[in-house]
Amino acid sequence: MTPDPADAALRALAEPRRRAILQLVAHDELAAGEIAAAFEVSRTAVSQHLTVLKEAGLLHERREATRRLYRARPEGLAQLRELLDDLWDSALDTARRLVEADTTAHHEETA
Amino acid sequence: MTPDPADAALRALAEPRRRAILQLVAHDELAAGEIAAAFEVSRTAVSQHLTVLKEAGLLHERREATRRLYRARPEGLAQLRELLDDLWDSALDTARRLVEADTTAHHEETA
DNA sequence: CGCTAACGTCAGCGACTACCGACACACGAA
DNA sequence: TTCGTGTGTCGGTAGTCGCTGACGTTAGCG
Repeated sequence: MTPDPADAALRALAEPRRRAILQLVAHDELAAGEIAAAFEVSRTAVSQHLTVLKEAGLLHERREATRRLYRARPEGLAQLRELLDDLWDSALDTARRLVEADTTAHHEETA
Repeated sequence: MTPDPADAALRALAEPRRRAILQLVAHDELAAGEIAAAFEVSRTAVSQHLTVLKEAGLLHERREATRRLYRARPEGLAQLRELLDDLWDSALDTARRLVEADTTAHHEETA
């Protein structure tokens, strides 16, 4: 098990095709075959992408007879939002602090 | 040029080492050598990571003599927050809608 | 039971990537 | 100018990843 749960999710989202799949199932619940039909790659490739997304916690799978219905999992996306928000907050604070320090330095120069 | 500006940023964040670097420069402005010293890989590897992060718009570079000072760029992270927020909203709406439809179906069954 | 449909899984291949050591370049001090 | 310091860049290598065709599996129908 990876100690960082966000790692798998970020690696999953790094792939453009997987982002497209996720957007597809964010609006509707779709079967594997329907998802595969939306792309020009083999059904195998799509199936593997679905596996990656599911293991990253970004997808919810529901079986209905031989079909497997997928939809995006909001909880999986939530943790990524947190990670980004924290990073963003820190970066913003640091940026502001540095700008202020620079301004102060200028004032001392001219003083 | 890639039509999707978030692609480079997401691919950059997919690498654990780059996330660690970003967290480092999110709190302080650091020189390339200082960043490299914080990890056990070669200075070369870190330099390449910095290039990737910079080209993804996640890093701000400032030159001071021979040194290059880096810090996280909030604007670069902001666009990723938007992308995630949109995905999250859609996924949440869809999830709620499906649950409601399921509940309604049960009511009709028992009606 | 045999047959079909809907999927996942496996083995292999080409492309990409994180890493390293060696080298090149820019800047400041003596 | 010569030397040392701080960094980016290049060539090469081992490992990873996305893709494909072939095969295995499960559920429903005749």
